[in-house]
Amino acid sequence: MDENQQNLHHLLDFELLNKLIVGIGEVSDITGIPTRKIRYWEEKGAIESEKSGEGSTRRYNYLNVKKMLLIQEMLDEGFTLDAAIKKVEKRMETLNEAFRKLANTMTEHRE
DNA sequence: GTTCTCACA
DNA sequence: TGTGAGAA
Repeated sequence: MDENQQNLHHLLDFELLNKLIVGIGEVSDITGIPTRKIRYWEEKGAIESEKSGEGSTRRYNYLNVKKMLLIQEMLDEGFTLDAAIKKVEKRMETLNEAFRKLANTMTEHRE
């Protein structure tokens, strides 16, 4: 597989990741975080799930899942939930901004 | 399977 | 900071 093929492969992975939307049960299975705790965190403003239009079941994308895992790590390290929420929020904010800039430079330099 | 709420540790 | 139980 040459370099171009690898780049394409990674872009496809990213697309799939962006479209990956799962229910609370699956998130719980993947992360090991009980569904009860996920709802509790949501109640405390840690995460915002997209509620699927018709039904009322919560839907989570990979950023939500990532956020939960980060928060769980912070709690394990002794942070309070509120502190963990704020810290993770800030981390993901700067991360997303950096990648947004990176994406911009990539499109600017294309063609 | 999911939702909520109330009580409890 | 969570959990258990019950009900829809």
